[in-house]
Amino acid sequence: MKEETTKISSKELSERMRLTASQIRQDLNCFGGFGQQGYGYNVAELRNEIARIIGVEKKIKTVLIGAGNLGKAITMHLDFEKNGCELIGIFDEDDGLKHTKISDVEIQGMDTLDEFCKQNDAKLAILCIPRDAVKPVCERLISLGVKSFWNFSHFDINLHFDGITVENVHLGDSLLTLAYKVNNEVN
Amino acid sequence: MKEETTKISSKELSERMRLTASQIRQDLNCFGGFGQQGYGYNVAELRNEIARIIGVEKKIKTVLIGAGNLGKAITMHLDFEKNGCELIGIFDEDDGLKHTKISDVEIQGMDTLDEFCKQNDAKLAILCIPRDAVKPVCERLISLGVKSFWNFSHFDINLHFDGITVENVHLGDSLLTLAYKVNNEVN
DNA sequence: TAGATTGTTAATCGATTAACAATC
DNA sequence: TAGATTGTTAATCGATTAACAATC
Repeated sequence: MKEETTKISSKELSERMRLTASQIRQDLNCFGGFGQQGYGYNVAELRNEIARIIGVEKKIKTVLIGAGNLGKAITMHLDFEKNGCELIGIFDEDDGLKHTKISDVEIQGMDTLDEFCKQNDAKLAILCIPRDAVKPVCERLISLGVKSFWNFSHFDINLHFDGITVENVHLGDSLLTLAYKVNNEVN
Repeated sequence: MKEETTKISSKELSERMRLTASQIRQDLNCFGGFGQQGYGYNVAELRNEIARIIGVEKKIKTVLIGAGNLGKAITMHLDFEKNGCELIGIFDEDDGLKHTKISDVEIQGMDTLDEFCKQNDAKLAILCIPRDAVKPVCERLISLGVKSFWNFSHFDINLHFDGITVENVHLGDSLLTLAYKVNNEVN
């Protein structure tokens, strides 16, 4: 085992992440003293601690709504387990897709959504559906006990109450940011 | 015409955006005095000014590499023009896709990439390709005069030089953030 | 004119950086 | 022990907020 891979200093980390070493040490210390003076941080241990802080081992029960190109791309290319989730069901209103599979998960019709979510205690929903569908689907899911939404539609979910957690993803904003940087020579 | 739709105050904006009115006014003033005392901001004018600041009318010549599910989803659901870009070509190494179309843009093989980029002066590339393909494709594109990258692969492009601009999109990070919030009751 | 709301300065707050004693 | 590097405090910096004069 190479020693270089087992430990890392705040200085090394700071260079890789383009931050200062101070910031690395201070931020990590908000959660605990994971390092050792004169040595640095044990990489494996640090990884584990961060995973524990995020709660990545919890595996949140997740359903995906909308098996279009984006839904397929996410299902196929994203490692749910590594990101603290477990994909337990995929739903699409197009009944032509019923019983076909994406990465071993069978696509169901919207008619079985309610029963499935209640029976399997789904807690997170990934929304890959058109903007007009978001509001009704979202309300329906909340009534079924779903508490969090990863929303890819162009319609912002603005629910700041209860234990509801939302992550609105606007890919257009990301492209617009890039366009701004290109046009204004920001690097 | 309803007056409500033609003007907006920093207070109204702040409520919609969940910021303070002070912040709205101060931030806008970094770029110019777009408002009028006692009145507020003219919505259309403010929109135009912000579009001008971003440079959205420039329409950066854009090619998309990788016509898989993600590439298709982006091509079909994103309004390039509204985000300062113009999609001029799509490329995929699978020659079986050659001459098929996504949203009126024909898919080309990787063999025509070099000539096409040079002839059409492509400046931005959207990368919807596997992580191992990123480095070589990126280097190739740079040699062709492409200056900016919207990178969806799981491989970070770290090019901090010249006039190269990169926006690395890590959808996994977004999901992980959501998982953290869910597990730690952050709202 | 009176009311509203900006542009802008001053005060506050928090985040980043620097410094260093603790200690492995 | 000497060297390295953390944890942590103090200093600096920048961003946010508050306040108010300017003015439509």
